[in-house]
Amino acid sequence: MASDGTNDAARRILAAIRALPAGEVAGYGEVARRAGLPGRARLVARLLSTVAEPGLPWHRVLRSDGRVAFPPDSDGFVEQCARLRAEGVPVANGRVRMPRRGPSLDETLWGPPG
DNA sequence: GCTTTGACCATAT
DNA sequence: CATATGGCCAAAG
Repeated sequence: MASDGTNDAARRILAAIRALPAGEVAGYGEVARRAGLPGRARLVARLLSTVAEPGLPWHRVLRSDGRVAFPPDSDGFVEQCARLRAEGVPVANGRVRMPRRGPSLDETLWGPPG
């Protein structure tokens, strides 16, 4: 069987996005990570941009910052925002509540004087 | 085969 | 919180 690495990777990414439960969101890097492709965040974006898989909850995929990956004046932006709200995801000004990344150990240990 | 582009990410200012 | 910079990878010209 001709298992193409790139094609196989795309398949895993799509599977990871499909595994996203309604009401939850994840960043491109997060999706790539779950797909077993750490550091391929851009690949996930390209996949959604080039390939439009039907039934794929692409609207649950956001940036790491929790912001929509589309420009505020793009149709995709409005579309994603509306879909997220329809699933119970509070979207404000194109931003979604995302858990902050843990602070650096240096900041945690040497940051606050103690 | 090099250059450009892209629904990105992390860090620093 | 916004902007700027460097890095990363893969597809198209």
